[in-house]
Amino acid sequence: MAKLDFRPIADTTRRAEIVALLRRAILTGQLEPGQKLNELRISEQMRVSRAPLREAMRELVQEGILTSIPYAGTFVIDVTAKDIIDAYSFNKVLDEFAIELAWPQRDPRFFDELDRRHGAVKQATRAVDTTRQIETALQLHGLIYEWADNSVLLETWQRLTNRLQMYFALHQRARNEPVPAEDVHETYVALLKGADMRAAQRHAREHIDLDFEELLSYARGLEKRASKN
Amino acid sequence: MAKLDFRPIADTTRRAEIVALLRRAILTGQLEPGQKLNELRISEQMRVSRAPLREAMRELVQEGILTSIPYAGTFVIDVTAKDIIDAYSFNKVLDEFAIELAWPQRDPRFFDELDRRHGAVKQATRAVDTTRQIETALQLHGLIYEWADNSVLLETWQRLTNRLQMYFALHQRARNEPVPAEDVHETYVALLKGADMRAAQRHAREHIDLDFEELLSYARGLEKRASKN
DNA sequence: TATTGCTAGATTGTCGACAATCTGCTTGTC
DNA sequence: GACAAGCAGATTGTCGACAATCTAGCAATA
Repeated sequence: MAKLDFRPIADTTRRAEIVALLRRAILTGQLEPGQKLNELRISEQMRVSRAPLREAMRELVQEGILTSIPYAGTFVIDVTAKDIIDAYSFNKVLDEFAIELAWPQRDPRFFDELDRRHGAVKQATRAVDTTRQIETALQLHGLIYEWADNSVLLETWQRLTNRLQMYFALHQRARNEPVPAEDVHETYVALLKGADMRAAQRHAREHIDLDFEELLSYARGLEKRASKN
Repeated sequence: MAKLDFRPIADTTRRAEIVALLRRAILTGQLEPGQKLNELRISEQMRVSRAPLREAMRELVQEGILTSIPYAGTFVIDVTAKDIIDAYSFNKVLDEFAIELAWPQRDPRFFDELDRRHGAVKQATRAVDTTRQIETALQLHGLIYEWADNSVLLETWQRLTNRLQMYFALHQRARNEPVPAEDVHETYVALLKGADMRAAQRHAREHIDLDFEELLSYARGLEKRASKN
């Protein structure tokens, strides 16, 4: 028999679809930080009962992008400057570890996938689709985690990615102008193809620091607005 | 007015209590890896309807100690040797980072708390309460994470802790004899009080490696049993 | 005026029942 | 006997209604 491995078919529960819808709405910034999610209203809009909606919301609470206060409501998490700082300094450590683990695992499939994802970023950049640009950049970045072959690390990064995507999206929306068209990932990709692991780790840190500065200025703006209330 | 800060009152939803009950049952090994959770049976035992139970289970799925297959059921996660290896190598990196962040934050309250938690471990050891021994040891270990002042790091460690507690509990149950009575944390505590951060980081690695060996032998046993099916 | 107690409306938490899906067994066919 | 079809029971997913709780506003009181 010809070898052909099928992937598991899609989960066809309402709950799973609701999770995807809500997550997307939050990560793209359609639902703003601190905003309350009214169960009745959302369930009516989605033509769904409150039970699967509530279960979906519990999942997203544990995923770290919603927060729930009993009998008061469920809210999109607030974003503070410190949250962003914490996420980024943590991401540095994770990146270093991921590169270390993934390094000896690099194979032809890795390099192919690297180019493919890099291409996706460039395409989104050309199309000036900022949301997709963020998504694809994070997917490119996630490759080393997938190749690191450490389930806990991968899981942790996926959680972190959610937050990062949200932060970037908020930042983009706030400054209201397209992202730089130049390709900031060229060096990163080249280093991952090279032979110097330390150099790749070093660049990952610096590369991150770049966007970090921009995000921080956005976060500081948030802080100011919050202190006015 | 005298300054007196109250803590938020306890969540008093059924859901929260169910989460606590189930989590405890899983982490202590009362619910075994791979075991299926029958919603109707559990809800009857707890005298609760299935709605809050299901919501609680969704939370635990996202917490990483349950796994859910649509229309098939929700199960306690399986434990493989690789899971344990992954968790431990990840824990090493996290520990190193946590010590680095917590180091300059050490203050009198830190040292007090360090002694208090160390005392709790010793007490549980004397009482030969293995479950509590695991709990307190992890709490002792968690101190550096609480002092690191990085929300993402802390959150990640709390997730990891769940797994570690489960692994240790399974290991204890399997070998069916009390844990060594000697105090393996003495050096760790002393180093955290000292002035040499690198030494503390180094010891954290080695200290972990000790218990790791034991856990691994247990995990390998699991692997064998699994391959027989 | 400031504070307390109360009420009405809205919202979340929980329940019991029904619908959709899976699993194992039985039946029928070759 | 091997195998597919189909049925019955059990279990999960979803629904609509009710109970518990919160919030805002108003009245009462000092």
